[in-house]
Amino acid sequence: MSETRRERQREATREEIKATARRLLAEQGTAGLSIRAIAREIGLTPPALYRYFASLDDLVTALIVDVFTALAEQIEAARDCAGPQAPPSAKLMNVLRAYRRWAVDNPADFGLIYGTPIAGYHAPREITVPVVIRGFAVIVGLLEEMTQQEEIIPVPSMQMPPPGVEASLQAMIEGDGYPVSVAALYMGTVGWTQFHGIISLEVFGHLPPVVGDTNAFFEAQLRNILIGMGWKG
Amino acid sequence: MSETRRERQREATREEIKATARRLLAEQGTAGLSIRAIAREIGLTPPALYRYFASLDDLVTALIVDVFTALAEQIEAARDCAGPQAPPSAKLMNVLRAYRRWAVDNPADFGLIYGTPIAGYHAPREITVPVVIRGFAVIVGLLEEMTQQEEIIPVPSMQMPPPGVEASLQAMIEGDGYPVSVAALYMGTVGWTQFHGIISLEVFGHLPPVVGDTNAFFEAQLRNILIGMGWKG
DNA sequence: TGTACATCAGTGAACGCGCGTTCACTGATGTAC
DNA sequence: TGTACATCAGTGAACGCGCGTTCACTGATGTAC
Repeated sequence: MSETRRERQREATREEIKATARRLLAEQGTAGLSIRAIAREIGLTPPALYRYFASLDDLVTALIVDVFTALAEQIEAARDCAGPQAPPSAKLMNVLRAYRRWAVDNPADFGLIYGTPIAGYHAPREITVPVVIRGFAVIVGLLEEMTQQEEIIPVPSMQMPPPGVEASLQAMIEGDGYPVSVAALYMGTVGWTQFHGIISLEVFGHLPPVVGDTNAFFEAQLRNILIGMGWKG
Repeated sequence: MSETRRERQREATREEIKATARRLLAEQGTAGLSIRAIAREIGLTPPALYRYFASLDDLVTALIVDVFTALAEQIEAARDCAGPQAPPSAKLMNVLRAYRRWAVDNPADFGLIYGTPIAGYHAPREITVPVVIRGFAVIVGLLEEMTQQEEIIPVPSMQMPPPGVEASLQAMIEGDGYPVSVAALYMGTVGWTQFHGIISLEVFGHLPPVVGDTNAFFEAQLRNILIGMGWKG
């Protein structure tokens, strides 16, 4: 290949820019994320970064994709770490614990994807949606397996989402070619909102002063939420 | 009184500054919140604002207090709007609906208190805690009433928080002179995390594309969550 | 293998912008006798 | 009621800062013959 040397260098610099951006994000929050700060940190002049990203917004989009991908990888790793023949309930609990741990360990990354939207920035949906779904699909898939293996006997309210919601979930299944039942997708959505509440309150510092032992609180809710769906724990 | 005229004027300007700040916050997010922008909007020079707030951080703290107070007022109004002899369950559902509605209608205010922390700013706890508790106390109080009137027969997992959590809740009850049972406070905390998840995902725009009809979704979860605690709905 | 040319990473200066905060000041509003 | 004085809201200029983005450029890396 003729281009390897130059292209490899190019890719390496691109990665260095993103890594530096995430470090600055972690250290100083959204406000610390600037072309000039990144350039300064790397030892380049600011205009040089425009060889790699068309604008700051472009960089942010790339970061969001990276963050969702990293989260999805954590989730997939957690699903697989107990071995393929582990019961789906065990896999799911590992996945949810990994989700929380990742958020707590990477609060700035979590804030980037789930916190207050950055002023004036809106992520292009066509780029973010697929990468969001990757992690979510793991959770929904495990709920489906649990149902099939009768680890969950879904409670009636879970089998029957309200009509407006059911239509939207149905559309999602068809539109994105998502091979799951509406019931599993609904359970996944409900669980997502409940875990998100716990995790985001913990990450942003509101929960610890109330419950003290956040590990114990999380473990208790992990059981409660699954039981609420019909898990025969 | 000798000082009325001047003091009234002073108080009015203070309020105008805060109102303008909240308007800018709503229009442009956290980044739009600056001394100079507020001054420009009001028609004063920037240094004039230092007569009213010692610094930008001071202003932000005042805003946070105002926002929590406004939320608490909405909650109290919702509790009372069905009349004093309404069953506590009805009051609680009104309260939770009001909470959601307020958040959806005032996303910037919600983001200020529950979103990504502002870089470099940390709210002084001694100021914010009392005003946070005011709204939360209403919810816990209603759960307590529901239990006493046997509208809720708490499920076992709700009567028994994990040890580390129980100790923290107990300390809160004693430290802040909160006349409620640990069980009610635990139920309140669990419910808070679950509703917070739904509401924050809706406010920040992540939930609507998934569930479509967010009203229907919320109403369904309202019932699910209360039932999960042992409500005989 | 050597030379002419094209590509492109990175530079340095400059643009116009907004920010928080300080300081010495003016002039109106209130106070004391 | 009138005068001397104190208080204090608000001004205007200035401080030093960081920001995103543009532009014409240099010089190294790769390509074609």
